[in-house]
Amino acid sequence: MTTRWLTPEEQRAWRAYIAGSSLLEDAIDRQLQQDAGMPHLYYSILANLSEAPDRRLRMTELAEKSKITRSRLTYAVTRLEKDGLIAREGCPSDKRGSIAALTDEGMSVLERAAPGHVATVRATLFDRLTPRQVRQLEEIFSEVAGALEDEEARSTADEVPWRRRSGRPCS
Amino acid sequence: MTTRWLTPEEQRAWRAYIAGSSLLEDAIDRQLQQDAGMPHLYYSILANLSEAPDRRLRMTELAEKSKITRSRLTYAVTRLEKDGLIAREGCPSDKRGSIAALTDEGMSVLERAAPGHVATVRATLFDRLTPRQVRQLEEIFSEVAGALEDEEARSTADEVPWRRRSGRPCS
DNA sequence: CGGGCTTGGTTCAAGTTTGAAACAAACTTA
DNA sequence: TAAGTTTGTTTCAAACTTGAACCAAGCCCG
Repeated sequence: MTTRWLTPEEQRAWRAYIAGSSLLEDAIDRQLQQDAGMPHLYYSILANLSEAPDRRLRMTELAEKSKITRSRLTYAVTRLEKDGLIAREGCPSDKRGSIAALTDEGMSVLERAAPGHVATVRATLFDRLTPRQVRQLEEIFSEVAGALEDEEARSTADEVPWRRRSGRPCS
Repeated sequence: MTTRWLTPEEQRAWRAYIAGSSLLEDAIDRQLQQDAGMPHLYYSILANLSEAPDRRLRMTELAEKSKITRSRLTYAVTRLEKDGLIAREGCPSDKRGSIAALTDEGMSVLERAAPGHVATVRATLFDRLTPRQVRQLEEIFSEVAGALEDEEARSTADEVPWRRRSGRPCS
Protein backbone atom coordinates (compact mmCIF):
# COMPACT_ATOMS: atom_id res chain seq x y z
CA MET A 1 0.00 0.00 0.00
CA THR A 2 1.28 3.42 -0.92
CA THR A 3 2.07 5.67 2.05
CA ARG A 4 -0.51 8.14 3.19
CA TRP A 5 1.73 11.08 4.06
CA LEU A 6 0.76 13.66 6.60
CA THR A 7 -1.39 16.50 5.35
CA PRO A 8 0.00 20.00 5.77
CA GLU A 9 -2.19 20.54 8.85
CA GLU A 10 -1.00 17.27 10.33
CA GLN A 11 2.60 18.17 9.60
CA ARG A 12 2.23 21.46 11.39
CA ALA A 13 0.54 19.82 14.33
CA TRP A 14 3.17 17.11 14.53
CA ARG A 15 6.06 19.54 14.43
CA ALA A 16 4.48 21.80 16.98
CA TYR A 17 3.87 18.82 19.21
CA ILE A 18 7.41 17.50 18.91
CA ALA A 19 8.89 20.90 19.67
CA GLY A 20 6.45 21.83 22.40
CA SER A 21 6.46 18.56 24.27
CA SER A 22 10.21 18.34 24.21
CA LEU A 23 10.68 21.89 25.47
CA LEU A 24 8.01 21.32 28.08
CA GLU A 25 9.60 18.20 29.45
CA ASP A 26 12.96 19.93 29.51
CA ALA A 27 11.58 22.87 31.44
CA ILE A 28 9.89 20.64 33.97
CA ASP A 29 12.92 18.42 34.37
CA ARG A 30 15.13 21.42 34.91
CA GLN A 31 12.86 22.92 37.54
CA LEU A 32 12.56 19.70 39.49
CA GLN A 33 16.22 18.92 39.20
CA GLN A 34 17.00 22.37 40.59
CA ASP A 35 14.47 22.42 43.37
CA ALA A 36 14.14 18.76 44.31
CA GLY A 37 17.28 17.16 42.92
CA MET A 38 15.43 14.66 40.77
CA PRO A 39 14.02 14.42 37.26
CA HIS A 40 10.32 14.58 36.54
CA LEU A 41 9.92 10.84 36.27
CA TYR A 42 11.27 10.29 39.76
CA TYR A 43 8.96 12.92 41.13
CA SER A 44 6.03 11.20 39.42
CA ILE A 45 7.01 7.90 40.95
CA LEU A 46 6.91 9.44 44.40
CA ALA A 47 3.60 11.10 43.56
CA ASN A 48 2.10 7.82 42.38
CA LEU A 49 3.21 6.12 45.55
CA SER A 50 1.79 8.88 47.71
CA GLU A 51 -1.67 8.22 46.33
CA ALA A 52 -1.62 4.47 46.81
CA PRO A 53 -3.38 2.96 49.80
CA ASP A 54 -0.89 2.94 52.65
CA ARG A 55 1.56 4.66 50.34
CA ARG A 56 2.96 1.40 49.07
CA LEU A 57 2.71 -0.52 45.81
CA ARG A 58 4.06 -3.62 44.17
CA MET A 59 6.83 -2.84 41.72
CA THR A 60 4.84 -3.98 38.73
CA GLU A 61 1.82 -1.91 39.66
CA LEU A 62 3.98 1.13 40.21
CA ALA A 63 5.63 0.57 36.84
CA GLU A 64 2.23 0.36 35.17
CA LYS A 65 0.94 3.51 36.82
CA SER A 66 4.11 5.30 35.82
CA LYS A 67 4.02 3.91 32.26
CA ILE A 68 7.59 2.71 32.38
CA THR A 69 9.36 -0.62 32.14
CA ARG A 70 10.06 -2.65 35.26
CA SER A 71 13.73 -2.36 34.56
CA ARG A 72 13.63 1.40 34.49
CA LEU A 73 11.63 1.40 37.70
CA THR A 74 14.10 -0.89 39.44
CA TYR A 75 16.86 1.57 38.70
CA ALA A 76 14.84 4.57 39.84
CA VAL A 77 13.69 2.94 43.05
CA THR A 78 17.23 1.91 43.85
CA ARG A 79 18.28 5.53 43.61
CA LEU A 80 15.33 6.84 45.59
CA GLU A 81 15.96 4.20 48.21
CA LYS A 82 19.55 5.38 48.55
CA ASP A 83 18.17 8.86 49.08
CA GLY A 84 15.89 7.52 51.79
CA LEU A 85 12.71 8.53 49.99
CA ILE A 86 11.46 5.03 49.33
CA ALA A 87 11.84 1.79 51.28
CA ARG A 88 11.68 -1.64 49.72
CA GLU A 89 9.74 -4.37 51.51
CA GLY A 90 9.31 -8.01 50.65
CA CYS A 91 5.80 -9.11 49.78
CA PRO A 92 4.47 -11.55 52.37
CA SER A 93 1.84 -13.16 50.16
CA ASP A 94 4.10 -13.68 47.16
CA LYS A 95 7.74 -14.19 47.94
CA ARG A 96 8.79 -13.13 44.47
CA GLY A 97 7.24 -9.75 44.92
CA SER A 98 8.76 -6.60 46.23
CA ILE A 99 6.94 -3.55 47.52
CA ALA A 100 7.98 0.06 47.28
CA ALA A 101 6.87 2.22 50.18
CA LEU A 102 7.09 6.00 50.38
CA THR A 103 8.96 6.98 53.53
CA ASP A 104 8.02 9.97 55.66
CA GLU A 105 11.00 11.77 54.28
CA GLY A 106 9.90 10.90 50.77
CA MET A 107 6.49 12.32 51.53
CA SER A 108 7.89 15.51 52.87
CA VAL A 109 10.29 15.98 49.95
CA LEU A 110 7.29 15.53 47.70
CA GLU A 111 5.25 18.07 49.62
CA ARG A 112 8.02 20.60 49.57
CA ALA A 113 8.55 20.15 45.85
CA ALA A 114 4.90 20.23 44.83
CA PRO A 115 4.26 23.99 44.85
CA GLY A 116 7.19 24.77 42.60
CA HIS A 117 6.28 21.96 40.28
CA VAL A 118 2.66 23.06 39.98
CA ALA A 119 3.78 26.61 39.41
CA THR A 120 5.94 25.48 36.51
CA VAL A 121 3.20 23.36 34.97
CA ARG A 122 0.87 26.33 35.23
CA ALA A 123 3.29 28.85 33.87
CA THR A 124 4.32 26.72 30.93
CA LEU A 125 1.03 25.07 30.12
CA PHE A 126 -2.28 25.68 31.80
CA ASP A 127 -2.08 29.41 32.24
CA ARG A 128 -1.70 29.61 28.47
CA LEU A 129 -4.67 27.47 27.53
CA THR A 130 -8.35 28.18 27.33
CA PRO A 131 -10.68 25.85 29.23
CA ARG A 132 -11.69 24.39 25.92
CA GLN A 133 -8.08 23.62 25.11
CA VAL A 134 -7.59 21.97 28.46
CA ARG A 135 -10.52 19.71 27.66
CA GLN A 136 -9.13 18.96 24.21
CA LEU A 137 -5.74 18.19 25.63
CA GLU A 138 -7.30 15.64 27.89
CA GLU A 139 -9.38 14.08 25.15
CA ILE A 140 -6.55 13.86 22.69
CA PHE A 141 -4.10 12.21 25.04
CA SER A 142 -6.63 9.98 26.72
CA GLU A 143 -7.43 8.64 23.31
CA VAL A 144 -3.78 8.09 22.46
CA ALA A 145 -2.98 6.54 25.81
CA GLY A 146 -6.01 4.31 25.67
CA ALA A 147 -5.14 3.06 22.23
CA LEU A 148 -1.54 2.35 23.09
CA GLU A 149 -2.46 0.58 26.30
CA ASP A 150 -4.93 -1.63 24.48
CA GLU A 151 -2.38 -2.41 21.85
CA GLU A 152 0.13 -3.35 24.47
CA ALA A 153 -2.37 -5.57 26.23
CA ARG A 154 -3.27 -7.22 22.95
CA SER A 155 0.31 -7.74 21.88
CA THR A 156 1.41 -9.38 25.12
CA ALA A 157 -1.69 -11.57 25.13
CA ASP A 158 -1.13 -12.74 21.55
CA GLU A 159 2.54 -13.31 22.00
CA VAL A 160 3.75 -15.89 19.53
CA PRO A 161 0.18 -16.91 18.68
CA TRP A 162 1.22 -19.99 16.71
CA ARG A 163 2.47 -21.49 19.92
CA ARG A 164 -0.78 -21.31 21.80
CA ARG A 165 -2.54 -24.23 20.22
CA SER A 166 0.22 -26.76 20.02
CA GLY A 167 0.53 -26.19 16.31
CA ARG A 168 -2.68 -27.86 15.26
CA PRO A 169 -4.99 -26.04 12.86
CA CYS A 170 -8.14 -24.33 14.08
CA SER A 171 -11.06 -26.69 14.39
CA MET B 1 1.90 33.46 47.56
CA THR B 2 -0.25 30.44 48.26
CA THR B 3 -0.12 27.75 45.57
CA ARG B 4 -2.80 27.66 42.95
CA TRP B 5 -3.22 23.91 42.62
CA LEU B 6 -4.48 22.31 39.45
CA THR B 7 -8.23 22.12 39.05
CA PRO B 8 -9.73 18.66 38.61
CA GLU B 9 -10.00 19.24 34.85
CA GLU B 10 -6.39 20.34 34.69
CA GLN B 11 -5.33 17.34 36.75
CA ARG B 12 -7.06 14.99 34.37
CA ALA B 13 -5.59 16.75 31.36
CA TRP B 14 -2.11 16.69 32.86
CA ARG B 15 -2.25 13.03 33.74
CA ALA B 16 -3.61 12.09 30.36
CA TYR B 17 -0.89 14.12 28.72
CA ILE B 18 1.89 12.58 30.78
CA ALA B 19 0.68 9.07 30.10
CA GLY B 20 -0.16 9.62 26.45
CA SER B 21 2.94 11.48 25.45
CA SER B 22 5.17 9.01 27.18
CA LEU B 23 3.50 6.00 25.59
CA LEU B 24 3.53 7.76 22.24
CA GLU B 25 7.22 8.50 22.34
CA ASP B 26 7.92 4.94 23.41
CA ALA B 27 5.92 3.54 20.53
CA ILE B 28 7.63 5.76 18.01
CA ASP B 29 11.06 5.06 19.41
CA ARG B 30 10.44 1.35 19.29
CA GLN B 31 9.26 1.41 15.71
CA LEU B 32 12.19 3.45 14.50
CA GLN B 33 14.67 1.46 16.52
CA GLN B 34 13.29 -1.71 14.94
CA ASP B 35 13.05 -0.50 11.39
CA ALA B 36 15.84 2.04 11.14
CA GLY B 37 18.11 1.20 14.04
CA MET B 38 17.90 4.62 15.62
CA PRO B 39 15.73 6.46 18.13
CA HIS B 40 13.22 9.08 17.13
CA LEU B 41 15.52 11.98 17.94
CA TYR B 42 18.18 10.73 15.55
CA TYR B 43 15.63 10.29 12.81
CA SER B 44 14.45 13.87 13.39
CA ILE B 45 17.98 15.14 13.13
CA LEU B 46 18.36 13.48 9.76
CA ALA B 47 14.96 14.83 8.72
CA ASN B 48 15.90 18.35 9.75
CA LEU B 49 19.11 18.11 7.79
CA SER B 50 17.32 16.80 4.73
CA GLU B 51 15.24 19.96 4.57
CA ALA B 52 18.11 22.39 4.90
CA PRO B 53 19.51 24.07 1.82
CA ASP B 54 22.16 21.81 0.42
CA ARG B 55 21.33 19.33 3.18
CA ARG B 56 23.85 20.84 5.54
CA LEU B 57 23.62 22.96 8.66
CA ARG B 58 25.83 24.42 11.32
CA MET B 59 25.76 22.41 14.53
CA THR B 60 24.16 25.19 16.51
CA GLU B 61 21.41 25.73 13.94
CA LEU B 62 20.70 22.03 13.82
CA ALA B 63 20.56 21.90 17.59
CA GLU B 64 18.08 24.76 17.63
CA LYS B 65 15.87 23.22 14.99
CA SER B 66 15.94 19.95 16.89
CA LYS B 67 15.31 21.63 20.25
CA ILE B 68 18.21 19.93 21.94
CA THR B 69 21.44 21.00 23.58
CA ARG B 70 24.60 21.28 21.53
CA SER B 71 26.17 18.64 23.70
CA ARG B 72 23.45 16.16 22.96
CA LEU B 73 23.71 16.93 19.28
CA THR B 74 27.47 16.41 19.28
CA TYR B 75 26.95 12.93 20.65
CA ALA B 76 24.20 12.10 18.18
CA VAL B 77 26.11 13.39 15.19
CA THR B 78 29.19 11.45 16.24
CA ARG B 79 27.13 8.29 16.20
CA LEU B 80 25.40 9.07 12.91
CA GLU B 81 28.77 9.93 11.42
CA LYS B 82 30.09 6.53 12.44
CA ASP B 83 27.11 5.02 10.67
CA GLY B 84 27.96 7.01 7.57
CA LEU B 85 24.69 8.92 7.54
CA ILE B 86 26.17 12.31 8.29
CA ALA B 87 29.51 13.87 7.39
CA ARG B 88 31.16 16.63 9.37
CA GLU B 89 32.75 19.50 7.52
CA GLY B 90 34.68 22.46 8.81
CA CYS B 91 33.12 25.85 8.28
CA PRO B 92 35.25 27.94 5.92
CA SER B 93 33.96 31.33 7.04
CA ASP B 94 34.25 30.64 10.77
CA LYS B 95 36.97 28.25 11.75
CA ARG B 96 35.28 27.49 15.07
CA GLY B 97 32.25 26.21 13.30
CA SER B 98 31.43 22.74 12.17
CA ILE B 99 28.86 21.71 9.63
CA ALA B 100 26.81 18.55 9.55
CA ALA B 101 25.94 17.30 6.08
CA LEU B 102 23.50 14.53 5.27
CA THR B 103 25.23 11.92 3.13
CA ASP B 104 23.53 10.14 0.26
CA GLU B 105 23.34 7.07 2.40
CA GLY B 106 21.79 9.12 5.18
CA MET B 107 19.23 10.41 2.75
CA SER B 108 18.34 6.98 1.55
CA VAL B 109 18.09 5.55 5.04
CA LEU B 110 15.73 8.41 5.81
CA GLU B 111 13.65 7.73 2.73
CA ARG B 112 13.40 4.06 3.49
CA ALA B 113 12.39 4.73 7.08
CA ALA B 114 9.85 7.43 6.36
CA PRO B 115 6.86 5.31 5.34
CA GLY B 116 6.98 3.16 8.44
CA HIS B 117 7.43 6.17 10.63
CA VAL B 118 4.50 8.03 9.11
CA ALA B 119 2.38 4.91 9.40
CA THR B 120 3.12 4.74 13.11
CA VAL B 121 2.40 8.40 13.67
CA ARG B 122 -0.88 7.97 11.83
CA ALA B 123 -1.89 4.80 13.62
CA THR B 124 -1.09 6.11 17.06
CA LEU B 125 -2.14 9.71 16.67
CA PHE B 126 -3.69 11.29 13.62
CA ASP B 127 -6.01 8.51 12.59
CA ARG B 128 -7.58 8.83 16.03
CA LEU B 129 -8.15 12.56 15.98
CA THR B 130 -10.81 14.72 14.40
CA PRO B 131 -9.66 17.57 12.18
CA ARG B 132 -10.63 19.94 14.95
CA GLN B 133 -8.42 18.08 17.40
CA VAL B 134 -5.53 18.22 14.98
CA ARG B 135 -5.95 21.97 14.85
CA GLN B 136 -6.14 22.19 18.64
CA LEU B 137 -3.06 20.04 19.01
CA GLU B 138 -1.17 22.46 16.84
CA GLU B 139 -2.44 25.51 18.65
CA ILE B 140 -1.75 24.15 22.09
CA PHE B 141 1.79 23.10 21.43
CA SER B 142 2.68 26.08 19.28
CA GLU B 143 1.67 28.21 22.19
CA VAL B 144 3.75 26.20 24.62
CA ALA B 145 6.75 26.02 22.34
CA GLY B 146 6.56 29.72 21.59
CA ALA B 147 6.42 30.63 25.23
CA LEU B 148 9.33 28.42 26.18
CA GLU B 149 11.44 29.64 23.30
CA ASP B 150 10.82 33.26 24.27
CA GLU B 151 11.67 32.53 27.83
CA GLU B 152 14.88 30.87 26.82
CA ALA B 153 15.80 33.80 24.61
CA ARG B 154 15.04 36.21 27.41
CA SER B 155 16.99 34.27 30.01
CA THR B 156 20.15 33.96 27.93
CA ALA B 157 19.98 37.61 26.93
CA ASP B 158 19.67 38.84 30.50
CA GLU B 159 22.34 36.58 31.84
CA VAL B 160 23.92 38.11 34.93
CA PRO B 161 22.33 41.48 34.27
CA TRP B 162 24.23 43.25 37.09
CA ARG B 163 27.41 42.69 35.15
CA ARG B 164 26.35 44.52 32.03
CA ARG B 165 26.88 48.05 33.28
CA SER B 166 30.15 47.79 35.12
CA GLY B 167 28.35 47.78 38.42
CA ARG B 168 27.28 51.39 38.40
CA PRO B 169 23.71 52.24 39.32
CA CYS B 170 21.14 53.03 36.67
CA SER B 171 21.16 56.66 35.69
C1' DC C 1 5.21 -35.42 42.98
C1' DG C 2 8.02 -33.23 38.94
C1' DG C 3 8.76 -31.27 34.79
C1' DG C 4 7.60 -27.15 32.17
C1' DC C 5 5.52 -22.68 31.56
C1' DT C 6 4.45 -18.09 33.58
C1' DT C 7 5.18 -14.21 36.53
C1' DG C 8 7.76 -10.69 39.36
C1' DG C 9 11.88 -8.60 39.68
C1' DT C 10 16.74 -7.69 39.14
C1' DT C 11 21.09 -7.56 36.60
C1' DC C 12 24.13 -6.48 33.00
C1' DA C 13 26.27 -4.25 29.02
C1' DA C 14 25.65 -0.97 25.66
C1' DG C 15 23.75 3.28 24.45
C1' DT C 16 22.13 7.89 25.58
C1' DT C 17 21.60 12.26 28.23
C1' DT C 18 23.13 15.87 31.33
C1' DG C 19 25.62 19.90 32.81
C1' DA C 20 29.81 21.67 33.78
C1' DA C 21 34.37 22.39 32.21
C1' DA C 22 37.64 22.89 28.57
C1' DC C 23 39.20 24.78 24.15
C1' DA C 24 39.86 27.54 20.42
C1' DA C 25 38.60 31.07 17.30
C1' DA C 26 36.39 35.58 16.81
C1' DC C 27 35.30 39.93 18.64
C1' DT C 28 35.81 44.22 21.52
C1' DT C 29 37.92 47.80 23.49
C1' DA C 30 41.04 50.41 25.96
C1' DT D 1 47.37 45.15 19.76
C1' DA D 2 47.03 42.63 24.02
C1' DA D 3 43.76 41.52 27.41
C1' DG D 4 39.33 40.16 28.28
C1' DT D 5 34.89 38.54 26.62
C1' DT D 6 31.83 36.05 23.82
C1' DT D 7 30.69 32.35 20.67
C1' DG D 8 30.84 27.56 18.63
C1' DT D 9 31.82 23.18 19.72
C1' DT D 10 33.65 19.22 22.05
C1' DT D 11 34.92 16.53 26.16
C1' DC D 12 34.24 14.32 30.42
C1' DA D 13 32.17 11.99 34.33
C1' DA D 14 28.04 10.90 36.36
C1' DA D 15 23.35 9.74 35.82
C1' DC D 16 19.83 7.48 33.31
C1' DT D 17 17.57 4.20 29.79
C1' DT D 18 17.16 0.07 27.04
C1' DG D 19 16.39 -4.68 26.08
C1' DA D 20 17.89 -9.02 26.62
C1' DA D 21 19.26 -12.44 29.88
C1' DC D 22 18.72 -14.27 34.31
C1' DC D 23 16.89 -16.01 38.73
C1' DA D 24 13.40 -17.26 41.77
C1' DA D 25 8.94 -18.46 43.15
C1' DG D 26 4.25 -19.59 41.82
C1' DC D 27 1.24 -22.53 38.77
C1' DC D 28 -0.42 -26.32 36.00
C1' DC D 29 -1.19 -30.76 34.63
C1' DG D 30 -0.09 -35.49 33.71
